[in-house]
Amino acid sequence: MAWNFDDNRPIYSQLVEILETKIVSGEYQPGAKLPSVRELAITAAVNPNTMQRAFSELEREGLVNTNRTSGRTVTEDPNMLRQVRSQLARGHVDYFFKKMKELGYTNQEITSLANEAASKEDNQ
Amino acid sequence: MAWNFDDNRPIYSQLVEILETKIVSGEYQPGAKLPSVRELAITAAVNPNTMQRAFSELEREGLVNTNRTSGRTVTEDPNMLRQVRSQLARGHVDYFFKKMKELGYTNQEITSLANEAASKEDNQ
DNA sequence: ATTATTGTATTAGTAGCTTAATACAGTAAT
DNA sequence: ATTACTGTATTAAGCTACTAATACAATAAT
Repeated sequence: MAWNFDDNRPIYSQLVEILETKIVSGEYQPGAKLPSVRELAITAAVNPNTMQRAFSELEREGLVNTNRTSGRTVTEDPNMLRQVRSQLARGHVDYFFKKMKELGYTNQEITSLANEAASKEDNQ
Repeated sequence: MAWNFDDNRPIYSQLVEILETKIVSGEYQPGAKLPSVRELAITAAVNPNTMQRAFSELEREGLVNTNRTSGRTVTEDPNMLRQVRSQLARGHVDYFFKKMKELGYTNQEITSLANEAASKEDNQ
Protein backbone atom coordinates (compact mmCIF):
# COMPACT_ATOMS: atom_id res chain seq x y z
CA MET A 1 0.00 0.00 0.00
CA ALA A 2 1.41 3.32 -1.07
CA TRP A 3 1.83 6.63 0.75
CA ASN A 4 -0.24 8.69 -1.65
CA PHE A 5 -2.21 11.66 -0.43
CA ASP A 6 -4.94 13.67 -2.05
CA ASP A 7 -4.77 17.41 -1.62
CA ASN A 8 -8.26 17.82 -0.29
CA ARG A 9 -7.83 16.26 3.12
CA PRO A 10 -5.41 16.83 6.00
CA ILE A 11 -2.38 14.59 5.68
CA TYR A 12 -2.42 13.50 9.31
CA SER A 13 -5.92 12.06 8.95
CA GLN A 14 -4.97 10.24 5.75
CA LEU A 15 -1.98 8.85 7.63
CA VAL A 16 -4.30 7.52 10.32
CA GLU A 17 -6.37 5.75 7.68
CA ILE A 18 -3.36 4.28 5.91
CA LEU A 19 -1.73 3.07 9.12
CA GLU A 20 -4.99 1.55 10.35
CA THR A 21 -5.33 -0.30 7.08
CA LYS A 22 -1.75 -1.57 7.16
CA ILE A 23 -2.32 -2.85 10.69
CA VAL A 24 -5.69 -4.57 10.34
CA SER A 25 -4.78 -6.07 6.97
CA GLY A 26 -1.70 -7.67 8.49
CA GLU A 27 0.92 -5.69 6.58
CA TYR A 28 2.11 -4.76 10.06
CA GLN A 29 1.85 -7.98 12.05
CA PRO A 30 0.29 -8.15 15.53
CA GLY A 31 2.91 -7.48 18.17
CA ALA A 32 5.47 -6.31 15.61
CA LYS A 33 7.69 -3.33 16.27
CA LEU A 34 6.84 -0.34 14.11
CA PRO A 35 9.41 1.89 12.44
CA SER A 36 10.17 5.03 14.40
CA VAL A 37 8.29 8.27 13.89
CA ARG A 38 11.28 9.84 12.16
CA GLU A 39 11.81 6.85 9.91
CA LEU A 40 8.18 6.61 8.87
CA ALA A 41 8.09 10.36 8.31
CA ILE A 42 10.90 10.00 5.80
CA THR A 43 9.22 7.02 4.13
CA ALA A 44 5.93 8.87 3.77
CA ALA A 45 7.68 12.13 2.89
CA VAL A 46 5.96 14.11 5.62
CA ASN A 47 7.12 16.08 8.62
CA PRO A 48 7.83 14.07 11.80
CA ASN A 49 5.30 16.22 13.65
CA THR A 50 2.60 15.19 11.22
CA MET A 51 3.43 11.51 11.64
CA GLN A 52 3.50 11.97 15.39
CA ARG A 53 0.04 13.47 15.27
CA ALA A 54 -1.28 10.46 13.36
CA PHE A 55 0.21 8.05 15.89
CA SER A 56 -1.38 9.92 18.78
CA GLU A 57 -4.70 8.99 17.26
CA LEU A 58 -3.77 5.31 16.78
CA GLU A 59 -2.54 5.24 20.37
CA ARG A 60 -5.87 6.66 21.54
CA GLU A 61 -7.75 3.96 19.60
CA GLY A 62 -5.57 1.28 21.16
CA LEU A 63 -4.30 -0.15 17.88
CA VAL A 64 -0.69 0.49 18.89
CA ASN A 65 1.18 0.44 22.18
CA THR A 66 3.83 3.01 22.92
CA ASN A 67 6.95 2.50 24.99
CA ARG A 68 8.46 5.90 25.40
CA THR A 69 12.01 4.95 24.60
CA SER A 70 11.86 1.65 22.80
CA GLY A 71 9.27 2.58 20.20
CA ARG A 72 5.82 1.40 19.22
CA THR A 73 4.32 -2.04 18.64
CA VAL A 74 1.13 -3.21 17.00
CA THR A 75 -1.52 -4.49 19.40
CA GLU A 76 -1.64 -8.26 19.85
CA ASP A 77 -5.35 -8.33 20.58
CA PRO A 78 -6.87 -10.27 17.64
CA ASN A 79 -10.40 -9.27 18.63
CA MET A 80 -9.56 -5.59 18.33
CA LEU A 81 -7.92 -6.13 14.96
CA ARG A 82 -10.90 -8.04 13.61
CA GLN A 83 -13.32 -5.51 15.01
CA VAL A 84 -11.57 -2.48 13.56
CA ARG A 85 -11.22 -4.21 10.20
CA SER A 86 -14.96 -4.94 10.15
CA GLN A 87 -15.79 -1.39 11.20
CA LEU A 88 -13.71 0.07 8.41
CA ALA A 89 -15.25 -2.30 5.87
CA ARG A 90 -18.74 -1.53 7.05
CA GLY A 91 -18.04 2.16 6.78
CA HIS A 92 -16.93 1.72 3.17
CA VAL A 93 -20.01 -0.32 2.28
CA ASP A 94 -22.38 2.20 3.85
CA TYR A 95 -20.64 5.16 2.22
CA PHE A 96 -20.70 3.43 -1.15
CA PHE A 97 -24.45 2.77 -0.97
CA LYS A 98 -25.15 6.26 0.33
CA LYS A 99 -23.34 7.90 -2.57
CA MET A 100 -24.85 5.64 -5.22
CA LYS A 101 -28.36 6.25 -3.95
CA GLU A 102 -27.76 9.98 -3.98
CA LEU A 103 -26.99 9.55 -7.67
CA GLY A 104 -30.33 7.81 -8.11
CA TYR A 105 -29.19 4.21 -8.39
CA THR A 106 -31.39 1.42 -7.04
CA ASN A 107 -30.16 -1.44 -4.87
CA GLN A 108 -30.42 -3.73 -7.86
CA GLU A 109 -28.37 -1.44 -10.08
CA ILE A 110 -25.76 -1.03 -7.36
CA THR A 111 -25.25 -4.74 -6.82
CA SER A 112 -25.16 -5.30 -10.57
CA LEU A 113 -22.38 -2.76 -10.94
CA ALA A 114 -20.50 -4.32 -8.03
CA ASN A 115 -20.80 -7.83 -9.42
CA GLU A 116 -19.71 -6.58 -12.81
CA ALA A 117 -16.69 -4.79 -11.37
CA ALA A 118 -15.66 -7.87 -9.40
CA SER A 119 -15.78 -10.09 -12.46
CA LYS A 120 -13.74 -7.65 -14.54
CA GLU A 121 -10.90 -7.20 -12.08
CA ASP A 122 -8.06 -9.59 -11.48
CA ASN A 123 -9.34 -12.49 -9.45
CA GLN A 124 -8.61 -12.36 -5.72
CA MET B 1 -30.06 15.66 -0.19
CA ALA B 2 -28.78 17.63 2.76
CA TRP B 3 -26.10 20.29 3.03
CA ASN B 4 -23.96 18.45 5.53
CA PHE B 5 -20.20 18.91 5.52
CA ASP B 6 -17.45 16.96 7.16
CA ASP B 7 -14.67 18.93 8.72
CA ASN B 8 -11.87 17.17 6.92
CA ARG B 9 -12.36 18.55 3.43
CA PRO B 10 -12.68 22.07 2.01
CA ILE B 11 -16.31 23.16 1.92
CA TYR B 12 -16.12 24.46 -1.63
CA SER B 13 -15.11 21.05 -2.97
CA GLN B 14 -17.89 19.35 -1.01
CA LEU B 15 -20.29 21.89 -2.49
CA VAL B 16 -19.13 20.94 -5.98
CA GLU B 17 -19.85 17.29 -5.23
CA ILE B 18 -23.28 18.00 -3.73
CA LEU B 19 -24.33 20.29 -6.58
CA GLU B 20 -23.13 17.81 -9.20
CA THR B 21 -25.16 15.10 -7.53
CA LYS B 22 -28.28 17.24 -7.30
CA ILE B 23 -27.97 18.03 -11.00
CA VAL B 24 -27.25 14.59 -12.45
CA SER B 25 -29.80 12.91 -10.21
CA GLY B 26 -32.50 15.25 -11.47
CA GLU B 27 -33.14 17.10 -8.21
CA TYR B 28 -32.29 20.15 -10.30
CA GLN B 29 -34.01 19.55 -13.63
CA PRO B 30 -32.27 20.07 -17.00
CA GLY B 31 -32.72 23.66 -18.13
CA ALA B 32 -34.09 24.76 -14.77
CA LYS B 33 -33.08 28.06 -13.23
CA LEU B 34 -30.89 27.64 -10.18
CA PRO B 35 -31.26 29.69 -6.99
CA SER B 36 -28.89 32.65 -6.83
CA VAL B 37 -25.47 32.43 -5.25
CA ARG B 38 -26.59 34.48 -2.28
CA GLU B 39 -29.73 32.41 -1.79
CA LEU B 40 -27.91 29.08 -1.99
CA ALA B 41 -25.22 30.39 0.33
CA ILE B 42 -27.89 31.05 2.95
CA THR B 43 -29.48 27.64 2.39
CA ALA B 44 -26.17 25.85 2.77
CA ALA B 45 -25.05 28.15 5.59
CA VAL B 46 -21.82 29.11 3.88
CA ASN B 47 -20.30 32.36 2.71
CA PRO B 48 -21.40 33.61 -0.73
CA ASN B 49 -17.76 33.61 -1.83
CA THR B 50 -17.49 29.92 -1.03
CA MET B 51 -20.63 29.12 -3.02
CA GLN B 52 -19.36 31.27 -5.87
CA ARG B 53 -16.14 29.29 -5.90
CA ALA B 54 -18.05 26.03 -6.20
CA PHE B 55 -20.10 27.34 -9.11
CA SER B 56 -17.00 28.47 -10.96
CA GLU B 57 -16.01 24.81 -11.04
CA LEU B 58 -19.42 23.63 -12.26
CA GLU B 59 -19.32 26.33 -14.93
CA ARG B 60 -15.90 25.10 -16.03
CA GLU B 61 -17.24 21.53 -16.31
CA GLY B 62 -20.19 22.74 -18.38
CA LEU B 63 -22.87 21.39 -16.06
CA VAL B 64 -24.38 24.85 -15.64
CA ASN B 65 -24.75 27.88 -17.87
CA THR B 66 -24.27 31.36 -16.50
CA ASN B 67 -26.08 34.51 -17.64
CA ARG B 68 -24.38 37.34 -15.88
CA THR B 69 -27.50 39.16 -14.80
CA SER B 70 -30.30 36.66 -15.01
CA GLY B 71 -28.68 33.84 -13.08
CA ARG B 72 -27.67 30.25 -13.78
CA THR B 73 -29.44 27.33 -15.40
CA VAL B 74 -28.74 23.60 -15.46
CA THR B 75 -27.42 22.30 -18.79
CA GLU B 76 -30.02 20.80 -21.10
CA ASP B 77 -27.58 18.38 -22.69
CA PRO B 78 -28.84 14.91 -21.66
CA ASN B 79 -25.67 13.22 -22.86
CA MET B 80 -23.54 15.32 -20.57
CA LEU B 81 -25.82 14.59 -17.64
CA ARG B 82 -25.75 10.86 -18.27
CA GLN B 83 -22.00 10.89 -18.76
CA VAL B 84 -21.22 12.79 -15.57
CA ARG B 85 -23.60 10.57 -13.60
CA SER B 86 -21.84 7.46 -14.89
CA GLN B 87 -18.42 8.92 -14.19
CA LEU B 88 -19.34 9.71 -10.61
CA ALA B 89 -20.84 6.23 -10.12
CA ARG B 90 -17.80 4.56 -11.62
CA GLY B 91 -15.56 6.57 -9.32
CA HIS B 92 -17.50 5.37 -6.31
CA VAL B 93 -17.36 1.73 -7.41
CA ASP B 94 -13.62 1.89 -8.04
CA TYR B 95 -12.92 3.63 -4.76
CA PHE B 96 -15.05 1.10 -2.89
CA PHE B 97 -13.18 -1.86 -4.34
CA LYS B 98 -9.81 -0.20 -3.82
CA LYS B 99 -10.47 0.40 -0.14
CA MET B 100 -11.93 -3.05 0.49
CA LYS B 101 -8.97 -4.76 -1.16
CA GLU B 102 -6.57 -2.68 0.91
CA LEU B 103 -8.34 -4.18 3.93
CA GLY B 104 -7.68 -7.64 2.53
CA TYR B 105 -11.14 -8.52 1.23
CA THR B 106 -11.50 -10.69 -1.86
CA ASN B 107 -13.81 -9.91 -4.78
CA GLN B 108 -16.13 -12.63 -3.58
CA GLU B 109 -16.28 -11.23 -0.05
CA ILE B 110 -16.86 -7.74 -1.38
CA THR B 111 -19.80 -8.68 -3.57
CA SER B 112 -21.25 -10.78 -0.78
CA LEU B 113 -21.18 -7.81 1.56
CA ALA B 114 -22.73 -5.61 -1.13
CA ASN B 115 -25.53 -8.07 -1.85
CA GLU B 116 -26.16 -8.45 1.84
CA ALA B 117 -26.31 -4.69 2.37
CA ALA B 118 -28.71 -4.25 -0.55
CA SER B 119 -31.12 -6.86 0.80
CA LYS B 120 -31.09 -5.34 4.26
CA GLU B 121 -31.80 -1.77 3.23
CA ASP B 122 -35.17 -0.36 2.26
CA ASN B 123 -36.01 -1.50 -1.22
CA GLN B 124 -35.31 0.94 -4.02
C1' DA C 1 30.22 5.68 30.74
C1' DT C 2 29.27 7.12 26.27
C1' DT C 3 26.55 7.17 22.18
C1' DA C 4 22.58 6.65 19.52
C1' DT C 5 17.75 6.22 19.24
C1' DT C 6 13.23 6.56 21.15
C1' DG C 7 8.81 9.46 21.86
C1' DT C 8 7.54 14.05 22.86
C1' DA C 9 7.22 19.17 23.20
C1' DT C 10 7.89 23.95 21.69
C1' DT C 11 8.29 27.94 18.74
C1' DA C 12 8.05 30.13 14.34
C1' DG C 13 6.79 30.76 9.60
C1' DT C 14 4.01 29.66 5.38
C1' DA C 15 0.00 28.52 2.80
C1' DG C 16 -4.83 27.62 1.95
C1' DC C 17 -9.72 27.91 3.34
C1' DT C 18 -13.40 30.52 5.09
C1' DT C 19 -15.82 34.44 6.51
C1' DA C 20 -16.99 39.31 6.46
C1' DA C 21 -17.87 43.59 4.41
C1' DT C 22 -18.13 46.04 0.48
C1' DA C 23 -18.47 47.52 -4.26
C1' DC C 24 -19.54 47.48 -9.29
C1' DA C 25 -21.93 46.61 -13.74
C1' DG C 26 -25.70 44.71 -16.16
C1' DT C 27 -30.58 43.52 -16.56
C1' DA C 28 -35.36 42.34 -15.25
C1' DA C 29 -39.29 44.14 -12.98
C1' DT C 30 -41.96 47.93 -11.48
C1' DA D 1 -36.51 56.11 -14.53
C1' DT D 2 -36.12 53.73 -10.44
C1' DT D 3 -35.58 49.62 -7.82
C1' DA D 4 -34.14 45.12 -6.93
C1' DC D 5 -31.56 41.30 -8.12
C1' DT D 6 -27.94 39.02 -10.85
C1' DG D 7 -22.84 37.39 -11.08
C1' DT D 8 -18.41 39.00 -9.92
C1' DA D 9 -14.32 41.18 -7.69
C1' DT D 10 -11.55 42.96 -3.85
C1' DT D 11 -9.54 43.51 0.71
C1' DA D 12 -8.86 42.14 5.37
C1' DA D 13 -8.98 39.08 9.18
C1' DG D 14 -8.95 34.58 11.58
C1' DC D 15 -8.16 29.81 11.70
C1' DT D 16 -6.05 25.28 10.74
C1' DA D 17 -2.63 22.29 8.62
C1' DC D 18 1.89 21.65 7.62
C1' DT D 19 6.70 22.25 7.71
C1' DA D 20 11.07 23.44 9.87
C1' DA D 21 14.28 23.59 13.43
C1' DT D 22 15.28 22.56 17.81
C1' DA D 23 15.40 20.60 22.44
C1' DC D 24 14.74 17.29 26.29
C1' DA D 25 14.32 12.94 28.94
C1' DA D 26 14.57 8.02 28.97
C1' DT D 27 16.55 3.81 27.47
C1' DA D 28 18.96 0.47 24.47
C1' DA D 29 23.35 -0.52 22.51
C1' DT D 30 28.20 -0.15 22.55
